[in-house]
Amino acid sequence: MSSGKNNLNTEKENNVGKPSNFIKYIIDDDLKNGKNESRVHTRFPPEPNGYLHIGHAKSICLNFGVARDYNGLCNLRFDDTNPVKEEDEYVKSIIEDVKWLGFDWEDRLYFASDYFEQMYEYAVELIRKDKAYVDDLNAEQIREYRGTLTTAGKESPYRNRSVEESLDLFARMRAGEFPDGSKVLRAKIDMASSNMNMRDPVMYRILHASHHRTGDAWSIYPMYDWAHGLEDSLEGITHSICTLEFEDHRPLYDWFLENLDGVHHPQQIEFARLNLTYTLMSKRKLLRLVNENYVSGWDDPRMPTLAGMRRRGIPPASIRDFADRIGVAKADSIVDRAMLDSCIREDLNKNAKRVMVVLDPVKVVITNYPENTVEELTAENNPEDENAGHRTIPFSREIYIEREDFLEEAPKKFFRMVPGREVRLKHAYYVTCTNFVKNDAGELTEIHCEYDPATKGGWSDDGRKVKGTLHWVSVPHAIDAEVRLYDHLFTKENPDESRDERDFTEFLNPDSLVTLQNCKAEPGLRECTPGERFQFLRKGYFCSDSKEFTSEKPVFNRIVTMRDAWQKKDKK
RNA sequence: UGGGGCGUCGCCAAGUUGGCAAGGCACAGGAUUUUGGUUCCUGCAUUCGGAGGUUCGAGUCCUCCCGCCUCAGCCA
Repeated sequence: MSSGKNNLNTEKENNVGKPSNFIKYIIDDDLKNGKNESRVHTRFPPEPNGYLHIGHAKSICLNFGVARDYNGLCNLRFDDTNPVKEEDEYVKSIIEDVKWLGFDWEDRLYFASDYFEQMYEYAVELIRKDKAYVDDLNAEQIREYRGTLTTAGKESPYRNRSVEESLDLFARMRAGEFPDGSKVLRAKIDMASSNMNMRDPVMYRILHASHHRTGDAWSIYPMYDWAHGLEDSLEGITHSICTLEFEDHRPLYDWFLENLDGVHHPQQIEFARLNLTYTLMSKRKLLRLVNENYVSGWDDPRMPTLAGMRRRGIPPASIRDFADRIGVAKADSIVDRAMLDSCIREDLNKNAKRVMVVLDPVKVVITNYPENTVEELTAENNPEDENAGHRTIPFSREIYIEREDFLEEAPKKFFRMVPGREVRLKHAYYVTCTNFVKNDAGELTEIHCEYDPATKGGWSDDGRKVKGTLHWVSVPHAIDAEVRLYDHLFTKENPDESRDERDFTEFLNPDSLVTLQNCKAEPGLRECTPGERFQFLRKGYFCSDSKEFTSEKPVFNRIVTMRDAWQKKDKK
């Protein structure tokens, strides 16, 4: 695998002529008008309260991609304004994930908590301008006073207290004089606004909680709406890209920045978040999958988390490619998982070394092959990459082939092993089945074949038609491996859709993980490193498990199957 | 029922002075192939949520209607 940086450069060059999106039109326009001194500066602002998933990857690729395309900058900023939900463990995993995806924020790693003091001063400025006030209403009362979607709210009885009093109260809130929930600082806007966000939104709440970075220095913490625009402003962000549900917050984002003196005012732009078929993106539901042990953890290879996808073996470049292909727009959508799979296959077809592994083995004896003889055959590592080189694999009188590659009686289009029919053993010889053995239960236990010594390497010049080619592993040389076959986590395209009252866990796919213990792999695989990706010839793309693989006990994860025209036909 | 958004092929998605519907995925045929893989051809929206209107000409402009998403945390 090549480094992320090189991939990025290649992508940049290929970017010429790529489809545009509405955000780029906005930026082009701003640049044309000389807005922001012609700078482009974005940011990816995760809250460190959970693991990143492929939906975040879309946002990361968008923000860093826009910066790259316009020779701008993109910051990584943790939006850590809520101490009770955030943990340091998450900042570590997020940093790891963004790096793994291939992006670099250089020295621009920021934390909202670094701006707490500045934010406090800005809040004081608003109070002085009589645009914010301390409210003594409790949470329930505030909700009642807020009104509903169709009816206006009422003003708090504390709304018109003096600037001096609010100033004093706010300072004492900070000093920790009041219990949690007893007071808040609110912006003084319009309790009758048709936009609920403008009905005197809360700017600060009292929280006697220890923060992962500021410890116990603060007993008040800023709310998202107040904090986010300030963070963007302080960092000189030009385009603050977020998801659709913040569209209603934009007037408030703008209001705060307009009512502060001499601050930089970034432009908020909203786009539709990613949804993918057969999986979920909600943090809350993913957390349930982990907590209720439906999966083995945040990095379970079936999870849409970046940690899970990394463990599964999905190349980061294929995720970037995916992000480019799905585009950016404002329409709600749910992308077909097949689109991601296609990106993964395209990458792996080019980059994954081919090896032979028999997942469901049955023994074949080549009756006319000499006993106690081993031949070292040459095999190319990747027909799509000349530089991948060749390797040598042992061949002997007894080999394993895939159980499903043999049929006693063949249907019309089946061109694998059938009694009396000649097939090719990849890289080895042509063989013809002469006999087979079954046990009392009627299960196939052994196949007998004869080989043609003149076809070494798997080829003859006489124009013989050999339609079927099988993968195989030499019995005395085979190593045992555990292979985990992964499939969709859910059986339903949109498990989130709650048509009836059914819980999404009811749509969990019982076959999302099938573990095979008795797989036979070519001996070279013992030496592979954890996290290495391969194509198991004819079976799919696999990755040695980054946590559990050892040469004593090799474990492989299936990343994605091969495209399979035969199986497809079968289903019809 | 108030506000904000969105509706172009099965799924994404281009369409930016109104000028004759990109591309990808999926799907279907065919060719090549020591992976039923790859690659390569070919096909796949007389039509843009619907109805009217303006115009020589409309996915793009106007009007009305329909559908979907979203907002009433001291979460982000």
